[in-house]
Amino acid sequence: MNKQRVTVKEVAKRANVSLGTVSNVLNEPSRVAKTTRDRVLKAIEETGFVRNTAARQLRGAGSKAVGIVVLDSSNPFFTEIIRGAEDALREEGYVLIACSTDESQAVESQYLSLLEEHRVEGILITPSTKDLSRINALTQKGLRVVLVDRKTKRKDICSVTVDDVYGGTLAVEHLISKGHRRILFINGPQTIRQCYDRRAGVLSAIEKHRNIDPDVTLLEFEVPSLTLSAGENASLQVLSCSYDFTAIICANDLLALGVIRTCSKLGVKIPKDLALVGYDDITFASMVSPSLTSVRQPQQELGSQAAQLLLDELREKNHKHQEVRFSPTLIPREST
Amino acid sequence: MNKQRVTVKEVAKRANVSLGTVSNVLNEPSRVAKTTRDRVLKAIEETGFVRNTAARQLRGAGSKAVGIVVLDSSNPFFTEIIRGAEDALREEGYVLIACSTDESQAVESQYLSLLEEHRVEGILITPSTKDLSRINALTQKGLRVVLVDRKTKRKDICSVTVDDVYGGTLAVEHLISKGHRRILFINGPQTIRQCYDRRAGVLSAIEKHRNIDPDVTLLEFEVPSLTLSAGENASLQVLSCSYDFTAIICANDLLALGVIRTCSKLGVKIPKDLALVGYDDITFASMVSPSLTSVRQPQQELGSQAAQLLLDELREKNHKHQEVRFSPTLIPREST
DNA sequence: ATTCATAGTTGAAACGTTTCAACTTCTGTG
DNA sequence: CACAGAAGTTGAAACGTTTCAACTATGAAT
Repeated sequence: MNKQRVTVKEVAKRANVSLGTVSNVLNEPSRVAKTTRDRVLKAIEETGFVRNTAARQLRGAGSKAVGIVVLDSSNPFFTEIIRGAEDALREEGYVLIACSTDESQAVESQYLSLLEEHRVEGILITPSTKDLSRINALTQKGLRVVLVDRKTKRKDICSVTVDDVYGGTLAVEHLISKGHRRILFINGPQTIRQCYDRRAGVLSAIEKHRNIDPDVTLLEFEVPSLTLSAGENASLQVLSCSYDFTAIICANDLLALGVIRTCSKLGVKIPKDLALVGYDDITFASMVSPSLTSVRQPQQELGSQAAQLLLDELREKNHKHQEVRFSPTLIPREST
Repeated sequence: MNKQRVTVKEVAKRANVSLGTVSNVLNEPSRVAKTTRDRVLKAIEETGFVRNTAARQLRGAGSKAVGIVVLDSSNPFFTEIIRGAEDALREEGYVLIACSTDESQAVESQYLSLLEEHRVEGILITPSTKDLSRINALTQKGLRVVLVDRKTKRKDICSVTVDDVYGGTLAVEHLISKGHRRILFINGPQTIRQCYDRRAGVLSAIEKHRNIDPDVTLLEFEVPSLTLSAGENASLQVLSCSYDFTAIICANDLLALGVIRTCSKLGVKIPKDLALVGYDDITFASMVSPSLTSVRQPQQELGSQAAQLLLDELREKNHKHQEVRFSPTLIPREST
């Protein structure tokens, strides 16, 4: 078992050339005469030489590594984003370091330090707090940062976001076009940015239509968390109180799945008795019965766009910082 | 914007000590007098010095990076594994590089090269082919490799796997204990190792019980892919042919979800008319109605154990290579 | 035959650490 | 007061690359 790593020096000796020539073959092949080049390539082949990124980096090349810091890499939303970024980066020979913070300040901080030590060329991040000071410190040091699913007023940082306000209006527009007038919105705590924005979209769309048709009304119900059981509880309360509505919009699909479960227990028929729109278009939205109409966010694209922005920032001297905003789309299914 | 990185030299100058002392503070603090140490730490603090992993690595320290190569990092099965590995590695100051191959040889090969260039200390991998020659080449070079969800006869490689055979018997045992005698097994192509193994477990359990009670019988149905629609089709065919069985085992949860959909359309009541067991215990197994009894694999643990094995291999001089095999567990729910 | 440009090649220096042998100070002992 | 040993500190060398000024060889033009 040969644990000795092959170096440029060895390749050079075997090919009877100097270090510099081997390096030239690797980096600027046109500078080297064809016969020499072939000899060197053969030597590389034979020795199994592999470039050492660390040494290159020390000499000024980039680390060819990028970090992605998210709340939870096993959460489907981030999973897709990571995948999108990974693919975009691989094409350029970059490698992606995955970091899950679980919203813990301490872990986020540890990861950012590790990434700094590794001298990653850039970081894609969904910050776990409102406070961007740690991130500012990084950009101060010249590290490139792209915010994912988070905006900032600073004009010197790129960001990619999804338009949650628009997503809210999409849901309302869809229901109204299906003839619904009295809509219930089951939302999570408004301290969550997404919930706040989606509600804003719902409200503005309702407002707009009420100007035309005064029958259009909105009921609201706030739940403490965006979970299946919260959806079950909410729909149970709301259906037994005989509120007056013909459709429900949920702030995410889990809530909507809870509503479906309650309805099937209570014998409420979807979509006949009640229409239902979810949000996120998780994989299983299409698999439940009835399948769930939902607002889809282009997650893979979010990730790949974030990576593209970062790459552009790394390459282009006169890179323009920008905020890329994606629009969600409504996927109509059986539940409406 | 100060893009100049701080080096040990600068810290040393500011603290009025030599390079060596700064290094000692970093690596062997007890060797340095307290007053000096404090002075150096203060200088580190003030300058915002961050160690350069690349330079350390060049001097012999490890790269403090590990790669994980899977078929698809956005597939929930791998997602959990990655997460498990990530956490275990972070605790030891390691960083995890995520690589999705989509079962492409070319991509796998590219990633392995990138990981080699980065001199990762080890690789966790679910090989995309039966052929382990590329991996052998890596271990030849002294790279540590741990196989994930894949066995090998070689005794010099660690692996973590789940006992799919046992999972198959678990499903059968559960149904038999619930009083079922005539069971249908909907399986995928046996070229997939998991399908092959699960079937072996099902067969042996059936065999065992038939020796006691000759009424115990197994029907089999093979579908081309492990998808929801394949499950729908299979159950449609099988239910309309009025085969004689009271329970179904599906080779994975997607198939089982398909069965549930068909049953709800045909008015077949689960579990009254028909019991159903899935495999994988995907998140939504607990969310559908009726909720799905399923065989769960300890994915996070798989990932963290793989990472632990790797770390042990990196640290312990006399590391024992081993194959760790996890047992799945059956999660009973409404569908049985 | 001489000069000049071009193409190809060389090897020392530099990148930011860690290591280690050598050095300096300090402390306590006889 | 001399000395040994311990405790603390130093700085050159090394890790594996890339860069670049300097060098050599090869023709082409005069």
